Amino acid sequence: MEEYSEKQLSILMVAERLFADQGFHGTSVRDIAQEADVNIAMISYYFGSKDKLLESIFKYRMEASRKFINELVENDTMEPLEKINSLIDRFVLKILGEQHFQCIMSREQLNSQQSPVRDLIWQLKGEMLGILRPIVSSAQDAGIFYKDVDVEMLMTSLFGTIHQVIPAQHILRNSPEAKDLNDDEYRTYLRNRVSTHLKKLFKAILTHEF
Amino acid sequence: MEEYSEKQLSILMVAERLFADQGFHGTSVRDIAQEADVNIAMISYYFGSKDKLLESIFKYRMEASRKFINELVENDTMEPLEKINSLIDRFVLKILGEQHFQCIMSREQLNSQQSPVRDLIWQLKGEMLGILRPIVSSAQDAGIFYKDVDVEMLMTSLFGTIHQVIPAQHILRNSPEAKDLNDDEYRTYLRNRVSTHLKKLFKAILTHEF
DNA sequence: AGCAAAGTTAAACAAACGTTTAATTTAAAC
DNA sequence: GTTTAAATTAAACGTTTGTTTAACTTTGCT
Repeated sequence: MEEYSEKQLSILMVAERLFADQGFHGTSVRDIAQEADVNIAMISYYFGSKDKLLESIFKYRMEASRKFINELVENDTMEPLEKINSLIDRFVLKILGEQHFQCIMSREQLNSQQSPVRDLIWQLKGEMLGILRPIVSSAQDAGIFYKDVDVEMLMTSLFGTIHQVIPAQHILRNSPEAKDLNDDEYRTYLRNRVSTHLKKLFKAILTHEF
Repeated sequence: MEEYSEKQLSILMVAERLFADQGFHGTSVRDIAQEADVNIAMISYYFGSKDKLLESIFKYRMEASRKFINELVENDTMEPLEKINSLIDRFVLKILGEQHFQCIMSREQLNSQQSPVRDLIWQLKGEMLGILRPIVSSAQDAGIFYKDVDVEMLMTSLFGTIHQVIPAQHILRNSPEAKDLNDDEYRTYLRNRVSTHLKKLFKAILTHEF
């Protein structure tokens, strides 16, 4: 995997933020060059093209995501519900920590025509499902979890909820409970609120008797 | 509210589809004109500009959405959980029935700079919350629903799950259970699967004792 | 028929787009 | 110090963008 110089990283990060805020086609390479304080030509020089720049962002973040997923649950002494809770905590922490990239992912997965970027997204979701499913099924077999639960849909709710929280933050920020918090406090407040909700959701549907 | 001629409606629907598939900035007015089989100038002539065209799509769909929301639960003889289930059923039916528009909404709500379009989105979500919250609180007061549930986050999960299902369809379509269905059968299969999951989710978290 | 408004068209518009060029500066190697 | 490659720049490239123009056709009304 390639390593990036400080200048290249600066371009990547600026591009990530602008793509997240205004969309890929809504951001010009001139915008990126200006905010990153580099010459326009440097973008093509380093990354080849605007499309390849987006791909580079994905490769950069996806490598970390894949590593993250594979480290998600290695502790086998935990109870199934503890595993789920730990998974949710770390998942929320991760996604809310890279909101710009997640924003781009949300956008890109909506594109109808398939692209290398879209393939990467679904591949990652598949790997995530590969982590969650065995935890649930083994607990189901042991009679700890409720049998009749749609694991794929449950993971859809997991992704969907967090991805829905990201654009909702501008609203939540002004709610009476969060108004007086500073930025750092707000981040922990939000993280905790989302985590708590998701853990309840998972515990309820996984252990509830219908 | 304005009424549209057949030709204007054709432009609106084509634009909606293309904006959903390729994004607003990813779609040119020439693309729209060509697919709708009209002259490029007609778009400016009818709608003023490309931006106003997007706004027109939103006004067109949002009017229907607002009416839909206000009709969501009028039957007061239903049990709280029945109300919720009815709400979920109709909500899923509605959203999966206008996927192109929902796709655009998903995209637009991610934009950082505020716009008339973004304001409309959050206004609608607020109205939706205004329907859901009293149902839950009154049932909580009656001791039917579990007290300690975050209604806003629950609605976030509702929106998030369905919005996450939309781009996931290309994948789900090829799953072993759905592969042999025709398009109509698949639609009902999907609608049912999402509805069932969400009803379970809501029932579990609303009535579960922690 | 005659007239005014609405509808429709091909062509042109300037601006912005992503990318490339060619010249110049910086850095590294011998 | 000379040489070679990498980095950096301003300018220009050809497209494509959204929008407008001006001429033309159709429609509806009296």
